[in-house]
Amino acid sequence: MSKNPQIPALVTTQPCLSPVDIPKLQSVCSACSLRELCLPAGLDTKELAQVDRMVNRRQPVKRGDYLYRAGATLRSLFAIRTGFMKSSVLHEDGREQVAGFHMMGDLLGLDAISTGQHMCDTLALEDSEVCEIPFAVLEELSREIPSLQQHFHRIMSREIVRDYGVMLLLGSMRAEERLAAFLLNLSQRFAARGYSSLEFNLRMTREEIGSFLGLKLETISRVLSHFQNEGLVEVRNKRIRIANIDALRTLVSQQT
Amino acid sequence: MSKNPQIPALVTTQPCLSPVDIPKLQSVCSACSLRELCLPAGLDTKELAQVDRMVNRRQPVKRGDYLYRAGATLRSLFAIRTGFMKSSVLHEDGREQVAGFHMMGDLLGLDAISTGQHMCDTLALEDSEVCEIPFAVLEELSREIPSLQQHFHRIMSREIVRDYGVMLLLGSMRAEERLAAFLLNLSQRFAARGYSSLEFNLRMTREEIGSFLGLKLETISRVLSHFQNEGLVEVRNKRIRIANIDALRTLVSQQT
DNA sequence: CGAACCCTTGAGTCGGTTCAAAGCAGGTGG
DNA sequence: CCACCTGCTTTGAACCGACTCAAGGGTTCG
Repeated sequence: MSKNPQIPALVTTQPCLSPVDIPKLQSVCSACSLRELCLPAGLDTKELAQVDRMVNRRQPVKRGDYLYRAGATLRSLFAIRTGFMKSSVLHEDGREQVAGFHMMGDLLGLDAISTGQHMCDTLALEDSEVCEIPFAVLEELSREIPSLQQHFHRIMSREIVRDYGVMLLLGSMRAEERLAAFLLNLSQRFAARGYSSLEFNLRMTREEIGSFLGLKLETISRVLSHFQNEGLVEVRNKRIRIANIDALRTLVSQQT
Repeated sequence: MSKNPQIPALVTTQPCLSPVDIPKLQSVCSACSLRELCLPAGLDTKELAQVDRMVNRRQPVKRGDYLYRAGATLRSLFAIRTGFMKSSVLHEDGREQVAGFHMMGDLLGLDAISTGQHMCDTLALEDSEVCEIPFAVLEELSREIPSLQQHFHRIMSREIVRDYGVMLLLGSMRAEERLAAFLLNLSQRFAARGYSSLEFNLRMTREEIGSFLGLKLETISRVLSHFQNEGLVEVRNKRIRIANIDALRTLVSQQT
């Protein structure tokens, strides 16, 4: 993985492609399997067509490339079509905090609406494809289509709720609980996308998990080993199988 | 302070008052000193009048009362007119995590848009007044007034950015850094509202600060004493004076 | 004026970090 | 196709920052 931090953001440094400039691919929103997870959830056929016209589809982002960097001007939001990404905020002194991991259907860039500049780095952890949604057009369209407006608000609010959950995790859970909650969250998100909820690949390193959970990579490794010894999971490198999901759930809601 | 957790939410259990039912008070948005911090920032006179018609002003919330409880149906957002509040998320096992403290001009209830139900408890830490903004009307009006729409989006995004900052704090700062960052944040917010940035009252208890910062109340007390011994602050009960703001700033951006 | 709540401080403990070393996997170039 | 090399992971031992438990004093508000 080329993790050179000098690499400029792939997409935001280019001007936003105009929808008419690029050939339409078959994967329009109306035919997209992620539709009900993504921005156009709940729209009717005519509204979907309007959204289709707005979206620049299937922009590739290579593993190790940034979708955008902190400080870049907001032009578009991005929906992940395929792949896996992480967002992280940088402290002035260089410390990095992973703020979230993203997968298909997730809408990225919401942090940039506040100031018009992205406030975090978002990096592809595997080769990915994103749909680009010019933000100005989205605002315009959501004035015309109430159900689009409503769903966009819900998505922003959902991100706030997710953040509260992360605060709870970081502020009041112990290492084992944090990791259990993390695995259950991944499990549930894979399930919602039609993948196995009990066996999947961790796309991120132990260090990235640790950064997200406020722990060191050695702690992640130790707790995973411990879970394995207890028969809660089977770990083999990045591959993980949840062997006893109920025990994990008990761990999370356990009294300290 | 009556902290009886059985008390139902003050406002959300009542039906939303219709704007025509209540007499208009003088404190319309157009005359409100918080206008530029609050929802109607950047609107012109005519747009302000439209917003004025939507808002139910000056609903009192007594110290110790809940503005809303987790699980309550979303009817309205609330803007704090005067006072001070905290929001907290509850873990199933009873652990509480304070997710934020709110003061005049802050817009509350954004977490509830996601599911239509509030996801946290919000409680007044001192006698307060809020302006009630029926959410359905806000969505409608923000379709008509682009600059209102834009500003509402910015406010939601700003909350997401704030949350990322809290994650950074909880995930990668040590106790002293967390408390320094907390004090600087309060200082900056008071300054933005025209109050002293160097001397103010902590409206919350040490325990609530601790919950927010992922620390125990004893740690808060110890670190405050330590800051005082170092000449960074002067503490006398809830009253705090920042004696060396540069030293606090250095602390926050310090290499570990 | 009393009672409940809040705050401070000390001593001992512990969960997670730090530092260190070794093993492993996957990708690259010869 | 194999060997190397780099980055990732595991595990151990020692350490330390924050927690726990406990006691005492202070403040606030009904």
